[in-house]
Amino acid sequence: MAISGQKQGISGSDKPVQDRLLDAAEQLFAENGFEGASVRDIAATAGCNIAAVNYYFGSKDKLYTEVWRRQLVQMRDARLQAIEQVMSENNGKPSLEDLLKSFANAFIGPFVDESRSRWLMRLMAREMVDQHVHVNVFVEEVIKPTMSAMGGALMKACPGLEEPKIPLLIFFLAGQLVHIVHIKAMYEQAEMAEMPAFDLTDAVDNVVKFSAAGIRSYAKGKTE
Amino acid sequence: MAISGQKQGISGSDKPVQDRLLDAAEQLFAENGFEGASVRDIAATAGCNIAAVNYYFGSKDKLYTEVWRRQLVQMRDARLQAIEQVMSENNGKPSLEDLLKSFANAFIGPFVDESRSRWLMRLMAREMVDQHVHVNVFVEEVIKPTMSAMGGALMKACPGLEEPKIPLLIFFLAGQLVHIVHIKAMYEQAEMAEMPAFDLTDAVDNVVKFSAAGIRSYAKGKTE
DNA sequence: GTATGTTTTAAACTGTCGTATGAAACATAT
DNA sequence: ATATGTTTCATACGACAGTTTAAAACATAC
Repeated sequence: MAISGQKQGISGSDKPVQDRLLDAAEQLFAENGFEGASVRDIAATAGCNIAAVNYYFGSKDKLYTEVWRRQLVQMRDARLQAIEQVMSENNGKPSLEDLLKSFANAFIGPFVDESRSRWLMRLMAREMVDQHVHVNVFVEEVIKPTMSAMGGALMKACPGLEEPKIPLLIFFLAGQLVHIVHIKAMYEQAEMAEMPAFDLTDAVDNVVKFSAAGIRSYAKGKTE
Repeated sequence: MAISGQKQGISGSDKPVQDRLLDAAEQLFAENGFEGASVRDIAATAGCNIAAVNYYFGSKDKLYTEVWRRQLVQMRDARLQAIEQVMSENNGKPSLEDLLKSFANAFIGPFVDESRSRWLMRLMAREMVDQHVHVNVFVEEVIKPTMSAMGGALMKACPGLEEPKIPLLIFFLAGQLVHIVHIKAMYEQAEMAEMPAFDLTDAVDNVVKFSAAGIRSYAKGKTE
């Protein structure tokens, strides 16, 4: 028997077929959606036969789910690590701005670098709507852990916060971040004569400033 | 020749075929996405023959575009009217909270009532990603007018605002509103044992409070 | 009535989709 | 070499998509 060949070379071209399929699928699902990305295209992009998808993953649906599982744990870990780091760097009590900035950058990170995760946003937005993966996976794997960690950090960074409001406040923050990524994508696709170029870094800074003020308005002892 | 029959009765069942097709398409596109809604289903729901879609609209794509045109003008008008009304009701200088609340309700309005526009959010979210309609239509027909009107109103309601930041501030507001609609949809689909029910009205109130504080932090003369 | 233009219909056409199959190619162990 | 298990391959299958077509049904004008 051949448990797993693993000849795994240096470049990305001779990775195992499963990985090549996952990479290709991630890109094509994001570019064209679930229905829009055909198994034939995916296999061609991965440089293997059509049947490989069913051979290794059983079906197109299962492949899609697997693509998502990779993304989810990656997103969650990036966020959790960012929170953990800014907390430890500031002896457990960072400024509200530092915490927000760190979280925002971790949140947006996957969407900015051109190399491989440029598709992720579209993949996410599609999934938000198409719901091939059950929502509970998303909630359990990403939202809950993020909420928990960020909520705790917020309490430290901004004492006196009305605790029951915290989830909502994080939703507001996340909503702004998701939106500016959308807006940026829109700017890039539209032929904008008048509207100025959209600077993501600057936008993130302003989200931080904006949200810090918003969050502080929910703190009882408003003196910092 | 028969320019247009227009036998148009009372109920919704004997409307012209074009309208029936648009109604059916709006619902099915929203429910199942562009690829997910077949011309056969649309025609069946509209109660007419398959060929009617191509006969009246030329193609499935053109029908989809037409569905969107209806939605866009409706959304834009609702927002513009809400701004206009709150301005005139307060002699051209409403409180920041009143302005935000009015805008937020107009923004979210289409998503709350169960009757016919429950699908709109999904339709929107899909389009944000699928981009069948050219972005420019969206920008020109909705974003620009809304930005212009809301920006002017904000200047009145919150004197001393840093003018170049205003578009960004409106984006932040819109981002929060879009997000809480998404979250609510998620809550409804997930089997949430722990998380509490999501109250949209309450969430909107908090968006207003949160954003008012955020916006005021961008005003130079911070005294109201 | 006939003639003319419009709308509706059922059926067919063309293409692509996800999946299944069985043989070939390959690797490993005896 | 032979045998065994794994992976790749070309190809076929049935289903369903959007669109087209040509005839039927209908309305209106002369």
